[in-house]
Amino acid sequence: MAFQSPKGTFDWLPPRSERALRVREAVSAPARRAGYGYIETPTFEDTALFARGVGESTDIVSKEMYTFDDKGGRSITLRPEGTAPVVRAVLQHGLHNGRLPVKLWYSGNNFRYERAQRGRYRHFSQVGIEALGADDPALDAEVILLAAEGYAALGLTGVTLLLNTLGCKECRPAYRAALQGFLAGLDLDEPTRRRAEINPLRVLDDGRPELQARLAAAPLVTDHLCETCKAYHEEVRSLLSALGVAYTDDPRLVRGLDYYMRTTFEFVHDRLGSQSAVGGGGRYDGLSEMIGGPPLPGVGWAIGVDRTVLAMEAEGLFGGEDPAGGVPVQVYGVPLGEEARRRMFRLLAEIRAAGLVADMAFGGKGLKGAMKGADRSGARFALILGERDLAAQAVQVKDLSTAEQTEVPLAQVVHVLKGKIQ
RNA sequence: GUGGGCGUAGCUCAGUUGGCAGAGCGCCAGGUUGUGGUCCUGGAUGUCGUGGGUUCAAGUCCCAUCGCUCACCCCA
Repeated sequence: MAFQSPKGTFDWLPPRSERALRVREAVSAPARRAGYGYIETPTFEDTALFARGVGESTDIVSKEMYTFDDKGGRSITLRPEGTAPVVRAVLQHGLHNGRLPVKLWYSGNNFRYERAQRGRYRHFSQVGIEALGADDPALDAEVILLAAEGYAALGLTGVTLLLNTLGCKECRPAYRAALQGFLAGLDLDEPTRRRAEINPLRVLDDGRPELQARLAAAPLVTDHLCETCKAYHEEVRSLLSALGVAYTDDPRLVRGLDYYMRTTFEFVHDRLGSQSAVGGGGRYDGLSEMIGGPPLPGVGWAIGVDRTVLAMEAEGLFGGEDPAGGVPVQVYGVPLGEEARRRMFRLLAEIRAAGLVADMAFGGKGLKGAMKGADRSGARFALILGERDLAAQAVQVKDLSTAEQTEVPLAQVVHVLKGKIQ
């Protein structure tokens, strides 16, 4: 084998690739119905955008970015996440100077240099939404609702919404100090100690059970919120409850990106191997300023397309797909000889123009091989066209499920097929 | 970055104490030169991941390396 996909990457192949398309479609549909416009940003950005936006202390920036110098000597990074680029684009084009909030959705690939395992690869696709320019708990609730609707539309029942707030720049410093004080009393390993200094909140997110046990008595954000944050969070919670969106309060949910404040949430699924998150997001009111823009509040999420497919597979939500992938073929052409092949090619275009899904035998197979192709295509009808039929200006229409075959004039075949297939 | 498991046909995998490279499925051809599926008959396909070592002899043992995979960590 000459080449294979780069380490830690994979290919989506038919028919399974249809599942990824279906997830993208279902997860973006609610946002489109809620006034979110589509945005595409470059697959790569100035490295500094992520370094400053996502945060130097995060794992993403400190060890997982695909960074290189381009031929002009610029430091470029393949995007590891979608929010910072969207905020950059909004600021660059002044979208925040118009009607607020700016509501956008996107769909694309992200890249992180990680050790691959089930549900975690060096490239992964996300669908995401961002709403900028409004500091309103109803917007947080809307954003969360749109994700929940997407999962529900796919039939997922094993997705749990974890909800938390991280406070704001008023109340977080006091909490941070309290937490740091607590962590200083623990005997921590070196990397964790360093994290406790730079971003102590992220220590709470550590997955190791032995550490979690020692964190049992750690101070929680929810006990240190200022009145504004407390009221904001209560409003988000009550709006979600009013909508019937089920959630679990998780005061230790922090998430790995530094720009989050106030509302954070994560959608988790319990059958993804060692991964759990299928989507997540939160409010990032300081991000715009971190990357040199004006104060601009924002809230959004990203849903992992690949992991959502895995979750659906774990729940057995797929089946009955077209074996070749794509839309199931309804009519299959079997031409005999060169002249018939030309005529069949034209006929195929007419059939497709009439709204039917049609394919034909390519590659000069004999009749037997072409019929085999018809069978494997899954088509209900085969159209057999040879010298004799051409002379009679007719085509043989064979119902492959009953083996019943009738001769139909060429001029009427599209009409007849439409009638049979409706 | 750390640790475990695994690399044999297109796919799933056997391969015994080291002794001729295998099966099922799939694919191709024929049975049927204008008719698919089922059936019957035949056929093709291998850098045994790669490189080195031990040995009369290595898919099998040893070393290295690459890849896959699972887990840690982190997250989508």
